[in-house]
Amino acid sequence: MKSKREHIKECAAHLFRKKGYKATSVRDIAQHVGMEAASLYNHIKSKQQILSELLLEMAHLFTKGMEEIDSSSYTPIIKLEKLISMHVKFAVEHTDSISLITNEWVHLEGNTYQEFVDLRDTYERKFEQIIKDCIDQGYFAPVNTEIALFSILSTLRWLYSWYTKNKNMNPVELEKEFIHCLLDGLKKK
Amino acid sequence: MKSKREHIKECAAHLFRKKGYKATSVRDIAQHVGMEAASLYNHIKSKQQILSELLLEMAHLFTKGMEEIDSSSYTPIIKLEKLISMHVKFAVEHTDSISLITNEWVHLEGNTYQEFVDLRDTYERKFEQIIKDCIDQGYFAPVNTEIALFSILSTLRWLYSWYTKNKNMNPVELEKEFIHCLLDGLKKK
DNA sequence: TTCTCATACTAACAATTGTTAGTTTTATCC
DNA sequence: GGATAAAACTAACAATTGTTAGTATGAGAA
Repeated sequence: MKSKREHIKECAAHLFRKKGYKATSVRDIAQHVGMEAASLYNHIKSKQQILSELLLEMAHLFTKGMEEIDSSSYTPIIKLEKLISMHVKFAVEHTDSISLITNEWVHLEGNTYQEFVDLRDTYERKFEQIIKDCIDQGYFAPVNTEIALFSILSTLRWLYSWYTKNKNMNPVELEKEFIHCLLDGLKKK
Repeated sequence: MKSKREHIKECAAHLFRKKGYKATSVRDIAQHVGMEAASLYNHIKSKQQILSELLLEMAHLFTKGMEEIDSSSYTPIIKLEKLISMHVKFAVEHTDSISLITNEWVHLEGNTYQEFVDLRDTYERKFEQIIKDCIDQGYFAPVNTEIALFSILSTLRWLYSWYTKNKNMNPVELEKEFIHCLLDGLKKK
């Protein structure tokens, strides 16, 4: 059974995504939950707390996933495929919260802001290292790793928005196409 | 000589980018311009007007660029390269305004919202057609064009953020690497 | 100088914001 | 049934929001 607190967070995530954190009022959230604004405060500490929990939960999901994949003994190219697969999975399962990662983290305050940024930086650095490994071990051409990383990540970060428009698409099929597009490239060999 | 109105719009663009439209107050903008909030209204009609002008100007720039490239007689693959080149150019020249295209268009109101969305949709459809042409004429493998489009566009849309961190990079070099990354793919042939 | 007009200012407005205090309702357990 | 506690409510708060009205300032034209 879903707790009321959970329900509030889900409603908030949905609104934060649609209108942005700042444009979403506490009364907006309350209305969608089905109660008065003041009543929310029996379940949460502040509006800011909702945002920070949503964001840090997602950040930790990604961090955990990265650690599992990175510490495995797969080849770097299989690791990349598993990372892409993870992003597709999260985009499908947590469409609302995941959108906040791209857009709304700027509205985090205090320690939470730093914590989030640190988690993200660590994640990106590990991702980049895997790309470097692909080059070193001869799987990839010697591209600029920063640009390759950036190109892959920005595509993956916007997956959720694209998936929203194309819910009919099978996630497994989606994943295959993405891996192909991002790694093999478009041109004929 | 830059008009004061221009200066206000530039300051606003910068703040909208950093904190978001909703989180940027008119008093914020005024302070950065160097006047009182009320004085802004001698130059602009409303805060919303600033946003809509910034966004529509960029949208029309892209539309115009697309029309020129699309109506040319280049091969579709050269057209793609020219489009990428245009995105790089705009990201370098209009780093602030261009960021609003990705994030802040949701805060447009009334007609302007529709107008913006229509311009963007038309742009995307033309972009997709060029990718289709690449496939039809045998330059590209028969990938899912929607996914290819999405992958290219989300990378290009986030170019500005990446460029901000890497201002030292030569735009021409940047462009080459991007074209290579996006079209040729990462894997060795 | 004097008139004019663009542009700056101060002061205030109504609306909305996140949040708190205090009170009533609802459900649970003895 | 009566006690207890969680969770809803009403009402209000101080702060901030975009914007307007009315006024002062200062440069250029007459």
